[in-house]
Amino acid sequence: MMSMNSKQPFSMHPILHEPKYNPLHSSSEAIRRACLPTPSLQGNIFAGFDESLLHRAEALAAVDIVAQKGHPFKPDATYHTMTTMTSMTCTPSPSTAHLHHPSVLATHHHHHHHPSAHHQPSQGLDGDLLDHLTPGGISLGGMPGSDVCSSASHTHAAHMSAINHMQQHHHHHQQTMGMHPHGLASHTSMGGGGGGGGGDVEPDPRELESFAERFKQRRIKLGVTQADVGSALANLKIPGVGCLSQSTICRFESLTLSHNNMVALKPILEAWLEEAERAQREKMSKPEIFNGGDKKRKRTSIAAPEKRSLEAYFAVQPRPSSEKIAAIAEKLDLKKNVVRVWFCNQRQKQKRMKFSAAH
DNA sequence: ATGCATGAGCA
DNA sequence: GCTCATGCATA
Repeated sequence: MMSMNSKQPFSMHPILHEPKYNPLHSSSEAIRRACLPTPSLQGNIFAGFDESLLHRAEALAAVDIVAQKGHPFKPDATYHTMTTMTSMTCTPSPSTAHLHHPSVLATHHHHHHHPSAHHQPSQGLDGDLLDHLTPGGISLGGMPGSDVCSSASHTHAAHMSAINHMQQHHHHHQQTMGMHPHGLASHTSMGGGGGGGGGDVEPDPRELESFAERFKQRRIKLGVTQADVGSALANLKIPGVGCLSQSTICRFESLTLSHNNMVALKPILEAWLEEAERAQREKMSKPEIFNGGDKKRKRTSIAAPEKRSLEAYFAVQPRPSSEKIAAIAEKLDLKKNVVRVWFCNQRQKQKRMKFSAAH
């Protein structure tokens, strides 16, 4: 009883070595991905006047901060310890675990890429007006005071995950650039209505939503944590399915995954749920294993002022060029890669938000 | 619950 | 280099 906290279940399965696989990355973005405003010019947009834009964005951000923040400090913890990735266990806990195989869940795949973006806000105003505000007492500019970010390289290892591959490609790649909320998915349209239940593929947001809710409730009833679910998935032995992290389970329950991802994970979690409830009926043992720990990776923390600047830049250009990223990184005194990743994550976030907002 | 990060596959 | 799916580390 009791396992409401974090327990680290077992990690017994050796590694399922798979040769390779393909995670579903490329999934079907066609569905929702098409919503980019896509401005297509990325490299040069800024080229000429971008300085003003940058300054402007930064200034705007600065103004914002000045309003209430006075915190010149920015202890950035940019330190990445290299983790020794030697472990391959699949426990999602503090042990490094990564695992087995591949998989992708996507429904259809095809990437397309969008063209680029171009949207330049008209900024024909005075760029310098706001310019000076930036470096106020807040360390926004590249002023020192903050750390110098010296982190190093994060050599981390790898993680692969596993889920099953659903391979069903249909041929259709249309990428539309404007997203149309049409049936996401795919194909089989099953019955739609209310839940058909039987199906696996059901790209219906409403159904997913209710499933996620029911899932959480039943999971709690079983007394298992999100982390438990994640590692327990590996025990299901579903071809191609390995364990998942607490993060992913959490995101599934809170619907903070992409639609495709939700659709792909649903059948897996559904299978786990049934299995877990069945097992509980006949008393199952509880996993209580722990593992030793390795080195952990340090998470970079971007201070609020810098974050505000990044947001301002993002508003102007969500897809900055490499050069632009480097410039921004320099101004904010952050590592270029940190900035690049921030933009990537921001885009993912925004995409998600847009999608859910549309439904 | 989330922020920052890695990595596969593709353009 | 981007997108996507995921994860570790954290608040």
